[in-house]
Amino acid sequence: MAEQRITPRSEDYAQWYQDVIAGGELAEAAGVVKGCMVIRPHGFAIWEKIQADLDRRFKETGHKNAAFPLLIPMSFIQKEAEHVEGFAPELAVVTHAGGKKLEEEYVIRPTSETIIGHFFAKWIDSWRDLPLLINQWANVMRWELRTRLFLRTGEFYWQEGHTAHATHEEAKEEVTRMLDVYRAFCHEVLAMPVVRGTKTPNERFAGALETFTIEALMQDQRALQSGTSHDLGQNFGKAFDVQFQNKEGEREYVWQTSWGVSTRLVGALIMTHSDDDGLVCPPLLAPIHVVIVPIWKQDEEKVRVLEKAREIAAELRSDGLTVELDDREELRPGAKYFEWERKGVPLRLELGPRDLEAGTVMSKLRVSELDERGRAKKAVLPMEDIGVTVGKLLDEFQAFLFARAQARLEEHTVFVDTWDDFKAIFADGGSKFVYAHWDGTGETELAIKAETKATIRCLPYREDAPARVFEPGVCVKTGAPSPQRVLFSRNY
RNA sequence: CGGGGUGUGGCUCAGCUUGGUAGAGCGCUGCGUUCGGGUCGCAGAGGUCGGAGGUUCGAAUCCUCUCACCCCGACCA
Repeated sequence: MAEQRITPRSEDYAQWYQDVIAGGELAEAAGVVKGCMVIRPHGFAIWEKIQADLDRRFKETGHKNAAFPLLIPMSFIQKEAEHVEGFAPELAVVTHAGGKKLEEEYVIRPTSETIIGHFFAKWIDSWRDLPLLINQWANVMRWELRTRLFLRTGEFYWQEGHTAHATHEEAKEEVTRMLDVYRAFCHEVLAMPVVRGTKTPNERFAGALETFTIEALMQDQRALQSGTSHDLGQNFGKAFDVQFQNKEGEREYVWQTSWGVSTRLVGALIMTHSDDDGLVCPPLLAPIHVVIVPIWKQDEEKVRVLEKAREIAAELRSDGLTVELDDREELRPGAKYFEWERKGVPLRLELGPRDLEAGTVMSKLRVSELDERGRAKKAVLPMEDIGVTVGKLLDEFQAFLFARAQARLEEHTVFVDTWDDFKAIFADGGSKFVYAHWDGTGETELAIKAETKATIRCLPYREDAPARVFEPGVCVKTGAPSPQRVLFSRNY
């Protein structure tokens, strides 16, 4: 497949995104409240698969689901100084209810640390109550100045984990454990490689001691922060008086964590794999795995073809696959091909009279090579053991998508040592994953951002970055000494 | 909040400079035809031209005001 076919029309990102997604199958801008989105059934099915997989992983790591209020008293938000400052500009506030002006205003939750802190204080008395490991699936609202469908919407769906621990050590283990859960999910299911790392103080969650992140590279080479995990220290414990008695009978503040991923992951999926023909969905997240398009001319052929097609569908379904048999009479096969490709169905099977004679079925993966005439290359599969063959194809496709994304990440990751080179990469809206030295000051970080729009995405994990990253050098902007390189990029 | 742009059938848009009472493609409905990469034909439904005011015999078109949305920037997951 030619490279330009898998590259979004990046000079007009919005147009491409709207064509493929908003005008497509997944979502549309709602317009009721600026930046809110309506997720169409096909898109929501993908989100449900994300939810189900993550939820299983959370439960395997000992977490329980719970639900907390949508409305948070303004005073709660104000209890943690940095938290107020960080979130105040983007709060939606409820001022009236029951026909009267409220004595105390409520905010629609932008995140739930405060109200969960309030309840943790009631629930936790003893070291025996710890650790307390809670997760919430919910929608939240942040009044962003600028929204982008899926990537930054006013209202979004997410999960937020909130845990309380007896020691800082244990809390820190939780923070990195859940970051690793996110990474595993992204690699195994989303087929999207990520770089783990820590945020600079400027980029840290409001109220956290340390923020860990997974950063992904989109096809237009901008970064997407795809999940975060925060070490909250005792900040919220102190703000909400969450204390417990330890084994020695002393009262201590708990050590808390929080971590979340959102419907932004659907955006990540789109921006990582999809092309100008529509959605490309890894089989593990595809609402429909296989579509069978039957082909016939005469009624007699139709009967035979459909019978065999139903047989194949049944066999594949018995293997746990979701199969759509598109027997609509009013559309020609070609029209059906385009429709299902746009929806991102990973595998298509075509079955016609010629196949019945030969005992074969024609197949095409969503992303395939082109033949000499510029048409999608198809493969002829034997009818026998079709379930096994299809299973193998889908596994290979899942692996292919990850490998392709991984190769792209490596291809667009560069080391930069001079300020001119650095500026050149980010000029005219350009971007890459850039490893460069930084003097460690917030002033330099902000100056770089002001001049190039590039931000420090993270200080990467050793395991997730080339060894050269961890050699000392001098800051690309100021020339001051730097112990290691950090990851720069433009981000969404 | 700054800078740009756009509002015309469900969608994408033309028409506006040079006023004469609204069009195309797609989609939708019906009938026939076709069916291995977006069939073709015929018939049909669907629009107070974002809103208000003004100029004029006459306004989608000119003028004033206003509203909404989009893009770029500032804020941010």
